[in-house]
Amino acid sequence: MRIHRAGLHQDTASYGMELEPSYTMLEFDSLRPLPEEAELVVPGPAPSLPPSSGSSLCSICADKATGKHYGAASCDGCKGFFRRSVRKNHAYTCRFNRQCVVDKDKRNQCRYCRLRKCFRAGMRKEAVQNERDRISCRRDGQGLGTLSISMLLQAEASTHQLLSSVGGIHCDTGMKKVAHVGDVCESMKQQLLLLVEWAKRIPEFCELPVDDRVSLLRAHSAEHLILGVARRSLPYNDIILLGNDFIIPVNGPEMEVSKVAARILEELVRPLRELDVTDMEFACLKAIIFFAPDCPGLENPQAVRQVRFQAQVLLDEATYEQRGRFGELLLMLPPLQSVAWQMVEQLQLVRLLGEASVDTLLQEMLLGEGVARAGAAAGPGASAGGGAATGQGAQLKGPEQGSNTEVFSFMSSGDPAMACGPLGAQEVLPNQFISVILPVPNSLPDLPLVPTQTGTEVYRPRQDPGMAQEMPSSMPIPPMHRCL
Amino acid sequence: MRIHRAGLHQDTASYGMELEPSYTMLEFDSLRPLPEEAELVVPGPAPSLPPSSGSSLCSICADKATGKHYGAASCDGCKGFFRRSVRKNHAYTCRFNRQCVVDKDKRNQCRYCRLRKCFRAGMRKEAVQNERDRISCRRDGQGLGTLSISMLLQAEASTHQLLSSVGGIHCDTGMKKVAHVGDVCESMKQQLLLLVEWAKRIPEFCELPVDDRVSLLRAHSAEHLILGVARRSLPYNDIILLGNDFIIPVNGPEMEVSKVAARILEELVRPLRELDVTDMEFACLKAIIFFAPDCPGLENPQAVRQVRFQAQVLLDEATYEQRGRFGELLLMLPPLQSVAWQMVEQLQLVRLLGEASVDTLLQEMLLGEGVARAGAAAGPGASAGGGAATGQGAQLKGPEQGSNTEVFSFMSSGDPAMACGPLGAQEVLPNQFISVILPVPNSLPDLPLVPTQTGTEVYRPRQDPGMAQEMPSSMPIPPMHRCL
DNA sequence: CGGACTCGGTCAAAGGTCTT
DNA sequence: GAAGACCTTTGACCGAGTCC
Repeated sequence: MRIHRAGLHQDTASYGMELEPSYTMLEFDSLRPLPEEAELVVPGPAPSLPPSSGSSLCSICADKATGKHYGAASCDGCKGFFRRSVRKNHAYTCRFNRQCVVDKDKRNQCRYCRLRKCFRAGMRKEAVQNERDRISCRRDGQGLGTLSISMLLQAEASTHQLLSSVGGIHCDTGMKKVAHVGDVCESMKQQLLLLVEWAKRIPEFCELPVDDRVSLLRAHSAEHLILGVARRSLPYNDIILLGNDFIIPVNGPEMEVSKVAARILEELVRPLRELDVTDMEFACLKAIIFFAPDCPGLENPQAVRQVRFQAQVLLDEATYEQRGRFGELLLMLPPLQSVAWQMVEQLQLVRLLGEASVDTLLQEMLLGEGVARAGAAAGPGASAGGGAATGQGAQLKGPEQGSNTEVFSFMSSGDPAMACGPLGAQEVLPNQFISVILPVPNSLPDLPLVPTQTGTEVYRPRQDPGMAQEMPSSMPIPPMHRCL
Repeated sequence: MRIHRAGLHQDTASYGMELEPSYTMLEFDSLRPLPEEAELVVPGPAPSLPPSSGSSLCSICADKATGKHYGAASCDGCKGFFRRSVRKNHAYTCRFNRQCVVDKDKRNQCRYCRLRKCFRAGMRKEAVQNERDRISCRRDGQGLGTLSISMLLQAEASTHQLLSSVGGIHCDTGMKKVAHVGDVCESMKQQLLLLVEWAKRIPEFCELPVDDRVSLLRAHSAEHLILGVARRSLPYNDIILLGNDFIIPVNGPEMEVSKVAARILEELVRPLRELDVTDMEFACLKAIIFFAPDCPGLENPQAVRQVRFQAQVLLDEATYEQRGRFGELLLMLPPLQSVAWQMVEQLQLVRLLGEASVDTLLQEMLLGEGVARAGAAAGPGASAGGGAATGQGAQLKGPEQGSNTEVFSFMSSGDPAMACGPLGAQEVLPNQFISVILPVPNSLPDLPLVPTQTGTEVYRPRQDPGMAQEMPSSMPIPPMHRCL
C-alpha cells in the first residue's frame, strides 16, 4: 500500500540506540531506522547488482528480499519473524552483548538482535495487523443445535415422494377435477397423515414426551394444511391445488370454500410467489410453525422453544443474501394463522351440516376434539399460562380449568331442524362441549354448503386438556396416538 | 490499507494488537445511528469540513465510505470484498457464533459475518457484473425509504408523554385499583385515541388516502392495545397494568378478563421480558403490525407493504448483533394476534351482556362495526382478495360480496333468556350481522361477566367494507374520521 | 462538455498455510 | 513451538462508461 507516509514521522535524534537492559520489546519502540548505508552489512561495493535492484536484498539479513514488509525491504523470513514477534509480543534476550551479527546464516542465532535490526531497518509494529479469518476451507456445519437444513429437506422429501407419484407432473389445470367437500376432507386427511410422518422424521420431535408430540401435532395442523396447499398452488393462477390432485377454483360453486381459496391465493400464494420461496425456506417455515412453544399443555415448552429458535436461525441464515427476506417470510405467519382459522370454521360447519363425513383424525387434529390424551400432564406446566378460554381455537388453547362437561349445542335461527340433524350422525364424545352458530341463510341457500352469502362463521371451542386426567384409561385410543 | 495511519495514534503498551477476546461477544451498541441519519443530522453547517461533508460512513464497517457500491454505502474494502465473494461464489463459515462485530478494525476477522452484513446493508449479488458492460439501470432508488427509527421513537415518545404524566412512577402494585369492565373500556378508548395520534405523526401514514388510513387504524387496533398493555406490564408480575393506571390481576374477580390477562402475561410479557425488548424494538414492532398490507379494502396495499418492509428492515438492523433476536421478535406476532382476538371476543361479550357502555370508537376500531366509510374504494382493488367471510374478524377481513343484511342472532342452550336480553340495550346497526354464541353457564355463573368457566367464545363478523358504496352520504361521520 | 457516480481492474503488501 | 517458502486476500488507486 502506498500510505507509508507514516514513515515521515521523524524523530531526528536517536539512532544511537542505547542498549537498555530491559528485555521487553518495548525498548525497540524508540528505535529509529538508521540510514540504510550505515546499516547494510555489505555496505560499500555491492559487487554485482545492488544499484539496479535496490529492493532485492533484505535490509535485515541481506538475504533476497521479497518486497517491502512493514516498512522495510526484507525477506520472507524476517517478515514472518517480525510479524510473529509483534503478534505474540515476544520478549527476547541477547545472551551476549547485543552486538550479534545478523545475516542470512546467523539470523536465527539471536532473536533479540534480529528484532532490533528489524526495527532499525524501518519496520514498524503498527504495520502488523490483527489476526484475520482463516483461509482454509474447513466446512463446519451449523454450530447451533442439532437441527439442520438437510434433515428438514429430507423429511420434506420423504413425505413428498408419496405425493409426487400420485400427482404426477401435469400442470394442466383443465385436466383436474373440481373438488367437492368430500374430496377436500379426504385431501386434508392425507396431508395430516403426511404431517405426522414428517414430524416423526425429525429427531427433535421424537425426543419429546408423547403428550407434547400430540400437542404439537394438533396445535397448528391447520396452518400446515394451508401452507402446503399454498405451496402446491404456486404455479397456478386462480386455483388451489389439493394434495389429491383436485382443484378448488376461486370462482367455484361452493362459495364459502372458494372464499378461503381466494384468501389463500391473495394473502399467501401471491406474496410467496413474489418472494419465489425455495424448498429450503419452506422447510424452515414448516418447522418454525410446528415447534410452537405457546402450544397449550406442553410439558416442556422450553425444549420446543429451543427447536423453534434453531429453525428460525436456520431460515435466517438461508435467506441472508436478500435483505428483508427473512422478515417477509416470517410475516407470512399471521395471515397464515388467520386463513387457517377460517378454514377450520368451514370444516366445523361442514361437519355440522353433515355435508361430509369428517374423519376422526380431522376431528382430533383440526377441530381439537376427540379423545383428549394430550395435555394429561399439563398440570403444573400450564400454570399461569394457557388460561384464556381462547375462542376460535386460537393456537388450540384450551382452558385448563374449564368445565369438563361439554355438550354439543347448535342452533340456527333460520332452520332449527339443522341443529340436531348432523349431531346424531357423529360420535359425541363424553365431556365434550361444542357450540356452533350458523349463519342465517338470507338470500340464496341453493348451494348445500353455503347457507348464506355472507361470512360463514363457526365457533369452535377446544377440549379441555386437563380433563384427560379424570378419564378412564380404558377409553379408546385417539387416532393420532395410534400413528405415533 | 489504512493500518498505516494507525501509526498516528500512539499505541500504549500493547503493540502486539492481539485479538480482543471479546470481539465475538455481543455488543449492544444499538444506539448507533444509522448512516442515513448521520447524513441527515448534519445537513447544512459543515463548511469547515469538506472532506467529511459529502462522504458518509460505510454501512458495513463504519469506515469512510467511497460511495454506494452494489446497493449500499460502503468503503473500498467492503466493496472489493463483496465483489470477490460474489464472483468466486465463496461460502464462508463463521468460526464463532455468527454474531461477530464487523467494524473498521475487526472486519477481516470473520468473512462470514462480514459478507452477511454486506447483504444486510443492502448489497445485492445482481449488482456485481462480470464483464465490462455497464448496465444502465442505475438510480436504483433509495434502497430504503424514509422511515427512520428516530421518527418512530419520536412518535412513540410524543404519545407517551400524556401517559407518563398520568401514570407517574409508582410501581407499587398495591396502590393501584383493580379495573372493572368500565375501566377497561375507558382505558382502551384512551389508548385507541393515542394510537390515532401516534399514526398521525408518521409521515408515511399521512400520505396514504384517507380510506386506507382508516382501514389501517381499524385493522390491528386490538393488537396494538395488547402490545401496549404487555409493554406496560413488563415490570410487574401477575398483573396487567392498564393505561389509566388500573390493574388487572391474573386471579382477579372477573375470570374471563383475567384469562386474557393470563395469556398476555404468559405468551407476551414473559418472552418480551426474557428478550429485554428495547424501546426501539417496540417502536419497530408497532409499525410492522400497523402497516399490514393484508388489511382488507386497501386502496394501495403495495404502499403499505413497502412501509412495513422498511419497518422490518429497521428492526432487523437494530437487532442484528444478537443472533436470532429479530426472528424471536417477529414470532411474537402470531400469539399477539391470537390474544388480541380473544380480547375482542370478550369485548363483544361485554357489550352484548350490557356490562358496560362500549364507546362508538371502540365499536368502530375494535369491533369493526359502526359506520363503514373505509373500504369505500375497495371495488377493483380487492378483486381477487378479501373474499372469505372471515369468521372471528380475522384481520378485519370483510366479505366484499357478502350480504348487506346482517342481523343479530344469539343463542345459548343454557339460558335462553340471555339471548335476547342485552340485544335490546344496544344499537343494532343497519345491515349489520352479528352472531354470538355464549358459553353455557354450567357451574358457577356467579360473576356477571363470566357465564361459564369454560372458554368464552364469541363470534365476531365484520362489516362489509363494500356496502358503504350504497350508503347515503348524509350518514353520520364515524368517530375515527373525525379524528383524522 | 464535464463533473459526480459507480462499475471493473490492478498489484503492493498485508494475511495465512504448511512442511521442516 | 519456530522458521520460512509459498500462496491468498485485502484495499487504495485508477480508468471507463453513464447520467445529470
